[in-house]
Amino acid sequence: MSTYYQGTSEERRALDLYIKLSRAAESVNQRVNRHLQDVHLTVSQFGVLEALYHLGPMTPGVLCDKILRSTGNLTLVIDNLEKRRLVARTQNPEDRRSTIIELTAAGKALIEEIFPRHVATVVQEAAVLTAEEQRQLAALCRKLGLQMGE
Amino acid sequence: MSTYYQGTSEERRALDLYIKLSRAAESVNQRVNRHLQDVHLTVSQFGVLEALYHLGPMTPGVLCDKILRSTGNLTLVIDNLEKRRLVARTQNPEDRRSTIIELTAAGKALIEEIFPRHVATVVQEAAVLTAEEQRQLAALCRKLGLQMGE
DNA sequence: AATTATTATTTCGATATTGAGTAAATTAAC
DNA sequence: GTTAATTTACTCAATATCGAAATAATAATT
Repeated sequence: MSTYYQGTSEERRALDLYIKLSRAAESVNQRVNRHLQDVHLTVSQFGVLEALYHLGPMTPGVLCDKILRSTGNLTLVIDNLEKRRLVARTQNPEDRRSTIIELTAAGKALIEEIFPRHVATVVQEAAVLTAEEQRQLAALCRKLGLQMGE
Repeated sequence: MSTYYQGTSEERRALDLYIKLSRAAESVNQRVNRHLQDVHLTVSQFGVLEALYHLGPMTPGVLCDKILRSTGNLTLVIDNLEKRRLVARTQNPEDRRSTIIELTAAGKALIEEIFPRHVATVVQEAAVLTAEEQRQLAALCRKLGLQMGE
């Protein structure tokens, strides 16, 4: 994370990229997710609601890939959403190992209420960049993120 | 987070950027920080050691800004590092409210051992991009991250 | 058909993180 | 100079997260 590291120019360039990427993501995320406090949702909970809303019902395993949390944690996230009757677990008739998570009416109503706010903040954040810069940044991020993990 | 959202093109572009940025940062971070398990360091602990190593002794408050964690959490992070004798708290003679955190010899040895590994992974991650792309991405991230909070 | 391997989810213990509140020291205002 | 406001770090309770083990169902192999 350092601009103080004396390495090769390749190393300094990579480190500089890494720190700037991490910082940008962290600070943007912080600002974008701030409004979730108002409705007492964690980032993970919002991620689950949003995925279910836009992609339809799915199993915990798939949700896991979407929100990048451990499966153990996801169980709790779903538990808490279920307690608030925002999602429901239903049996998967085709495979009794897995359950299918779906939005309740209340869950749908909540995500429909807060998603516009989410979009507005994201748009506002992106607005420091031109449209072309936004596309460029997205494309570069994609390339970087796709790298095979081990 | 969705490519399924039907909004204006501005909204879709911003959302696409946001999800790709978050994903890239998260997946790169995961790969980069994986090796910390070997030495039983958390990401926060590594961040503290690294900041102290490259920037010198500093107060918890400053460290807080560096590693983007709450001050409450930082106290624990420092506690745990102190228990392992990797850092030490010393009195700040100029302000008795604050302490100054510094690396011990063991802490310095540890960060010197693992930092090269860190650099190597970061370089490897960055290598999917050309040098010019890396500079571009870093510059765009910087612009995005600097946005005033609130 | 029985055994083995794989997959999906949950359980559980250990740890990290936050956020609110506290205490102490410093600074600013009057 | 005394009071008020701010700053700094710590404490503590509540919660989130991970990772490994447990459980259960399905798929593959023989």
